[in-house]
Amino acid sequence: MKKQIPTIRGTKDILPREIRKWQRVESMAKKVFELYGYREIRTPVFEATELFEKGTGETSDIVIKEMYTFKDKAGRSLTLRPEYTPSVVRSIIKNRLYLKPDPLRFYFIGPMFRYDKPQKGRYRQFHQIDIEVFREGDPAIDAEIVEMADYFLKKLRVYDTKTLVNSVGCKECRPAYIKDLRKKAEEIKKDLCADCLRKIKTNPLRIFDCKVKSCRETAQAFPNITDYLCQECEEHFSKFCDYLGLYGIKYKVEPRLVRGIDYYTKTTFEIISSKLGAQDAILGGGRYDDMMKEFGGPDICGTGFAMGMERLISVVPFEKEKGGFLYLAYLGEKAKRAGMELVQLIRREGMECLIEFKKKTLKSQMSRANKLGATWVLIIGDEEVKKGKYQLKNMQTGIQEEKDREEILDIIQKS
RNA sequence: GUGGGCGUAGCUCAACUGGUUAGAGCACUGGACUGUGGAUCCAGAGGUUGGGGGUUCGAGACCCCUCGCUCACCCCA
Repeated sequence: MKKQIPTIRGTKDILPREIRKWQRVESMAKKVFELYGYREIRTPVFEATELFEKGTGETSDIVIKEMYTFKDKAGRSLTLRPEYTPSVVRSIIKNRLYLKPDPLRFYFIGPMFRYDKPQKGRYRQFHQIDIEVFREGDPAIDAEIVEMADYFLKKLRVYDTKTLVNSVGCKECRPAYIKDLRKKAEEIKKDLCADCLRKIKTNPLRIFDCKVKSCRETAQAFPNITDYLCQECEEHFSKFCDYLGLYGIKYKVEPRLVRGIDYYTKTTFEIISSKLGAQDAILGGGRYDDMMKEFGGPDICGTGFAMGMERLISVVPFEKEKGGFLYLAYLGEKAKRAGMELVQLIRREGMECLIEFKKKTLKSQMSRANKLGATWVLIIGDEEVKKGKYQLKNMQTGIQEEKDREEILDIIQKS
């Protein structure tokens, strides 16, 4: 074999056998989300780098080291989107969607790019299904999107999941928490790495997920955000939990949930699967009340979640659905011409039909039809062409009968 | 980004402590069977052992580099 051109690290092909699963998941997503009033939106794969620096957050791992950033020929700094939320926010502002009567509920399916170290359930190009709702500040909507995710997973027969929830406060209550974190961190400064010493000033929350294990252990003693929530956040969180109960969703409060993205306010949540191993989050999301305003748009709150397609698909059970199809076997040039015409007709009737243009014995054509799982084989040779009647064989029963064109089309329509 | 494991035919895997021409099963192609699938038997094709360098009389195996996969940590979807 000649030197092969490899795929790029962290990317992969999705082959025809697998694509059925993707199509099923995607169509189910569309069906379910539209039931809840969501509509599809598509935004560009690349955006101005600034969008993610401001949106995703300058202190997030994603922005610091995981973005595919490059300059175009005009020298602009562009980035392949590492997540979707900032793009929708940008799109809403640009298109003034908040002035239209339509609900601000969107879903989106597409590839994302992060320069991470690849492993199972983590790729450099991966796919997400996102949903976002805007201008709904009531905790009921937070509960509703969790309920929608839960329903969607159940429709796909994914049952072994856990729902984790938390509140990360807002710009009212978080400063006091950050301040206390800084104080705590200063006290034990000598136990922290150089990187964390910097984080004390920039974003002490990031100490929780330092690469150095001893820092993380030290941080165990730090206070939890849940003890610092202002009255509004406290109330929002308890109502959120209450509504989850109303929907019959079981959940667990996880005080350290979702620290890696800067923009979350109040509600955060995650749905995990025990089948996934280390990368166990099927979906994650939460509320982000300040992003729109910070991008120069109106003061409109937002909430939503993102689902990892690769992870989801790996836990969705699939039965091999196979629709019937007909394989046309022919012998000789005349039969081939008759076969080509018949195949055209059969396809017009809506049945999948395969004729392969290789010099093959009848035996090998039959064998191939069998291997491909054909429901019917239509056999044409000189005899059949002369008579205008063809051999139609049912591969399941093995029964073969002589049929003319009309009879064949009739049978196909019925099956 | 840190640490462990692994790369041999399309797939799953063999090949002893370094020793002839790198094997098997499945899959593929053909035949036994002149126009009839699944079973059986026979044959064929398929490899620069991921790539590069080194040690050696001799490397699939040992050493170094590199690429990729994988698992854990961490992060996230």
